[in-house]
Amino acid sequence: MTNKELADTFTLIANLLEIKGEVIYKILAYRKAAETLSAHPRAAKDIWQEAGIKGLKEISGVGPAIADKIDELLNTGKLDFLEKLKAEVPESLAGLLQVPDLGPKKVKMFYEQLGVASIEQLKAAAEGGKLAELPGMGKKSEEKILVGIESLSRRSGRTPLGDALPFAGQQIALLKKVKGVKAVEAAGSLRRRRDTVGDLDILVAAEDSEPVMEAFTSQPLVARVLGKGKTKSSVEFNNGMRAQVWVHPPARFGTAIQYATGSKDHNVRLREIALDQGYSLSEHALTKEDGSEILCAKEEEVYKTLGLPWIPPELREDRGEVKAAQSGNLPKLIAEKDIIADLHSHTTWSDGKLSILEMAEAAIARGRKTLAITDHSHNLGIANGLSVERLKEQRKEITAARKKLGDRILLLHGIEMEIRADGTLDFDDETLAWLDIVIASLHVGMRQPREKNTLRILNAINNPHVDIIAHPTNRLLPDRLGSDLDMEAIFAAALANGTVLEINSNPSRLDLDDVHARLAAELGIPITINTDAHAAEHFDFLSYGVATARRAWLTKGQVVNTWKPEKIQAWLKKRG
DNA sequence: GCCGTTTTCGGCCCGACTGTTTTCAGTCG
Repeated sequence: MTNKELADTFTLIANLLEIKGEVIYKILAYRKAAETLSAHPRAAKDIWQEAGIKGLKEISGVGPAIADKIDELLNTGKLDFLEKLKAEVPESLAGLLQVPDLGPKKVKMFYEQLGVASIEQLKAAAEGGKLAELPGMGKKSEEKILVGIESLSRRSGRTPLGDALPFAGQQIALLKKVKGVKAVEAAGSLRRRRDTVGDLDILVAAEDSEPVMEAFTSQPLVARVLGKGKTKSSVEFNNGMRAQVWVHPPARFGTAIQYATGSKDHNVRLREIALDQGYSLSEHALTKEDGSEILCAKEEEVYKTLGLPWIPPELREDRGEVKAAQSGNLPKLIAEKDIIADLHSHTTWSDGKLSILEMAEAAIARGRKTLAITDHSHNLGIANGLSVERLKEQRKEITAARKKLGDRILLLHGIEMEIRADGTLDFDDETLAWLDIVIASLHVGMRQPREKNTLRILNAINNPHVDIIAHPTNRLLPDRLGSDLDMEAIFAAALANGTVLEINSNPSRLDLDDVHARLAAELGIPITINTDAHAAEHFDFLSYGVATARRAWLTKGQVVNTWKPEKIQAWLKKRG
């Protein structure tokens, strides 16, 4: 069982317990355990095999009860507790919680009063006017549920950062034009630069909220208004995305954006510190025990009042950042301007859109000092992968481009080489040694078992000519999960061989993800942040890769792409 | 159910909005 499967099991337990009416803190405990498990860099199964139940309890949010349940799940694949729970509360009821505006209390009531146990039955009951007759319900509530079912069918879960960020930019531009608005900023998971975003959270500083709410809710892109109040409004757009806008007076903007940025767990930590110091921290102010308020117009002031340095939003996941801030050990995070090399790009020789020279010019225009041309190898036929013969032809064009470019950029001739489904590599050692730089990656045969795919990657790492493993898990956001790999074995091999692991900046990939990149870098594995550009504008994907690196706590010194051309050449020469 | 250089027991998650209500319950973030 993977961490994801364990997490899903505990989320299901939490949902069923909530419908059953269990005390909220028990439910929160299961949710918390599910969250830590799904974001944990190590497989719970590996921890369990090494250190048993005792090892599982070391995981934050996992105590004796949940550790026992993980143990049972890993031993038998089943959980007696869950089976009994399902007998009390049908599993299908958990699915009803997906319907917006439908929570555990109503799900329970609909099931007990009307026998509603599925979305179809819910829809039929609402259309038949049965829901409105129940206590606490009315015509409007019934209508809301029908609308919720409809919107559920339209929504597609989380939105990749690469789609959410530009869309949020449009919304911010719109709100900035409203009269009286002093500042507009995105908050929430978007500001923390998570790889996917749920709803957009937008903070507006203004004394008068009414014109802001009016402009926000009445724009043509809005499919329906979910709520509209003085401090908060939320809408659903035609594209299925949802957004909410908060309006706070400029003098309170600091606490407001701190609150809305989250994460929830980071804010809990911060509120604990506030309480220790005699404050209560809310989105409105820091309030002393005598009721007097300290207002913060800037977010920095919130942290400063609590005796902390400002913490970059990308770190605010309750992964040790508050402790690091307290002890003065926050990392000096890498920034986009630190990146001066791109070691992964494609041209018309395989599936790219531009020539070698055009790609080099586009990279120079963006301040890059080194560019590796790494087209696909022949086993990836769909991308017009290169044979050895075409690779030799390509070298002539590289040489010609170098002459034209002079010392404006270091142009490396490389390859993105397929690791075939059987684990063998697409080129022999002689060809690989002849190239300046070799990236190895998987594109096909990803559904093979964990052991097989792990071995494929290990085989590439163990080849001394392979310099970089690109997008190791091959996930595609938002929906395709990466391959189930033994990342610990991969990290150990990479460390032993000096192989560099990639954070691919394409917003559909962001692979390695933040959690794995952090673990790899902590082990001492050098990281590379590449755009995998297939066109000029793809070089701008860099900001997404850097955001992922910042979420992984990476500093300039841990990233190969900050090196000057001479250092990159020396590194490649040493590798042979 | 988890957690603890204030506690092994008693805290944890609180405010905004909506709708159905006349003071509150449910949902959401």
